[in-house]
Amino acid sequence: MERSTRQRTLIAGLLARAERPLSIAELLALGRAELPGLGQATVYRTVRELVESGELHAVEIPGAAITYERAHHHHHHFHCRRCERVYEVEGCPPGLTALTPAGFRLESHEVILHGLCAGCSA
Amino acid sequence: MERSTRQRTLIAGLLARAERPLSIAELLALGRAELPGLGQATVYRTVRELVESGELHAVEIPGAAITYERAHHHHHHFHCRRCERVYEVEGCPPGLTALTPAGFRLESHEVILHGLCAGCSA
DNA sequence: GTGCATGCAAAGGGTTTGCACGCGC
DNA sequence: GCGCGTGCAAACCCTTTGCATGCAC
Repeated sequence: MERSTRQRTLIAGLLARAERPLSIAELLALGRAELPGLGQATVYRTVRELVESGELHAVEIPGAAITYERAHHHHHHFHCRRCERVYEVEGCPPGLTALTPAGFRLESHEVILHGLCAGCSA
Repeated sequence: MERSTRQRTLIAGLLARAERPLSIAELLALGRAELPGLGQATVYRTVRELVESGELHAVEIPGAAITYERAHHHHHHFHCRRCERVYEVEGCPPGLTALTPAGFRLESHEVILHGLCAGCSA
């Protein structure tokens, strides 16, 4: 059974409200705004536990800091090379099974799109 | 103009011969076997320069160490969760443009497949 | 009262940087 | 002879860990 402390609730709440994935540093800064004295170890520990419990999902874009988002439906990401923002992308490309070599068992996949977002390509 | 020193040639050669992407630690170990006294800073510096010059490509699989491979044709990767090996996958899934939100400009993409390779699924 | 999450600070691992040496042209 | 790449070691993140405190039950 999970204990629900003030810090844990705060961190989970920050990510629930966030409109984009947040990094550890952002969580720490935002968290301290509401709970001064919040320790960084607590943020690291809490995030790790939430990831392991499946409540959070790590977003690891090569070249960008690792961020975390609430695990909800399956989706992918679009990374804007100009503003660096990460957008959620709905849906999956078809034909992934066709890429899988013979004899391999495909269990999951990730797709990362790179380019310019609407604002930055204008 | 690129200078071609012994160390640089050695590192590029190791990756040219490798049948799978290599990590910095592996490059250092393999390199020292042929050139004792090879410094790790040299490996880091050389790999970074080769990546920037486009000769190498970083393979960043979440949860695995970053490895490097020679940049050749466009391809994707299959990561076996049991033996941890990374395999090259030929071809791209169709329909990536359809995933891209309206107004966004898609420039490149990455696909990472996870599962079990032929050996590990047997 | 007891136990466990917390905060602080130190340790740890991987990567980068500073600098004097010395190889290669 | 000169310059730049190199090796060593220290510096630098970012993350984890140890431990004493104190809140929550």
